[in-house]
Amino acid sequence: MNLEQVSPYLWRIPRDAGRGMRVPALVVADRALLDLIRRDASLEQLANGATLPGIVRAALAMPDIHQGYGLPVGGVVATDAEHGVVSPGAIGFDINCGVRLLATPYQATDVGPHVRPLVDALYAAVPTGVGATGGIRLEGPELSAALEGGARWAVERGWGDAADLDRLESSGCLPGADAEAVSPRARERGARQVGTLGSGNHFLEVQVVDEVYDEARAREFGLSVGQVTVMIHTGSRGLGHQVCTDFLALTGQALKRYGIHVPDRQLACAPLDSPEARRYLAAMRAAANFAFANRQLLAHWTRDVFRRVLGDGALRVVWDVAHNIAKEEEHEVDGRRRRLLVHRKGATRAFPGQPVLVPGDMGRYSFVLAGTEAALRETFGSTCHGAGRVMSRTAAVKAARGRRIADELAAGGVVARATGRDALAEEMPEAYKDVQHVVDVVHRFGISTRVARLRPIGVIKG
DNA sequence: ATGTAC
Repeated sequence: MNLEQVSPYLWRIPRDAGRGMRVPALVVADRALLDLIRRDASLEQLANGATLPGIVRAALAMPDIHQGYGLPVGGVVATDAEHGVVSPGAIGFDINCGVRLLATPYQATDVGPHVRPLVDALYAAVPTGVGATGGIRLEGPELSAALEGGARWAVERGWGDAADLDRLESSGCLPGADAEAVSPRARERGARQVGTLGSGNHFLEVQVVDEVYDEARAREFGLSVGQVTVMIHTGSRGLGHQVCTDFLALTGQALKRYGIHVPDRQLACAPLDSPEARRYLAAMRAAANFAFANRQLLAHWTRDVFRRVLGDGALRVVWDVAHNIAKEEEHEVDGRRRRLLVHRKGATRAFPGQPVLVPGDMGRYSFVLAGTEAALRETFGSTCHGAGRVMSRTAAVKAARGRRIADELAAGGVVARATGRDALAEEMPEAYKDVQHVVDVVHRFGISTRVARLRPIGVIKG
């Protein structure tokens, strides 16, 4: 792939009309990360993203980019809200996979002796693993209410406080969701999965703030060194997966009808003024709300567990972000305000001052950042979402053979429990890039700034 | 990510 260096942290794939690119592609990275990025097909996938009709300015990649389905994970594609398209593959299977951070009133020294009981109680309270059910069963109209109400639906039924909603991206409810657009099959898959963690990179972690980079911002977010936090990483489970599957098929069939050519069927899309696009967006928003409700329930049960194990201290929501979503937003492009549909697939919204939550791996760190004006100029108000893998799941399992990852984590001060036989091996720290490196790049490039670093002490996985 | 093959 032909790459030009634009600045120390920005690289360009020039527009190539021969391969159908309508705009160039831009990659935020340093040389070392770029070497890792070039090992998979993510840059070809990014160039494919630049062919989407109505794409504005450039197809963008964050430094944690890696190969995905259609568009790479870590990709940001903005299309014109009137003349552009929506592409389910540019959002991902796990619609509104995202992260919520809770701040506790406890210090590491308060929690230290209680980490094992805390992790055991969290593991008992939160259903984990692929296919996990047993949160709450939602029938007919009640499931529809959750799909259209998101976190607000959960709060109205007593799972959390109204004040939580002020601390969630989009207040935990995307308008324009329509439960009728979600297929019966997707509903069936979701009916018993609200209030479950799932598997893969999803986790619930007890952490300690081990470094603060920006005192003023940390204080504003309610974070200080030594404080215990809880991070919840999960999404829309089988329901969102089925919504993506359904609409990949539908948009795939519609390509010919609308005269759209994409270089990869996995980038199937539909014009924003088409019935297919309207229906997908209504279903995507419903799946996103399901994920917001899911994180609200897990936060509520986390509070129950902390109350039982540690006492009455209140757990406050710091923030909740979506990592896989498309949002209609207004941005300035070439000096003109334009309404765009911003697809973020493994990327975090980073509007000025907004908290950004970046999970790393379970042995090292996660980060809290703040969004910036530079992000609005450079990346449609977006930044990275995580570390990104360096090892495939199978490679990680192979590398972990004969080792006891739980013991290794314990030796590093992390109590871990997981459901799947290979869950800890697949997710072991060395299977991931160093999130600190990724965060350094977005900080130096300026699209978000470091606020605090969080070190895990307890983790539950699927 | 995912009832890891409807």
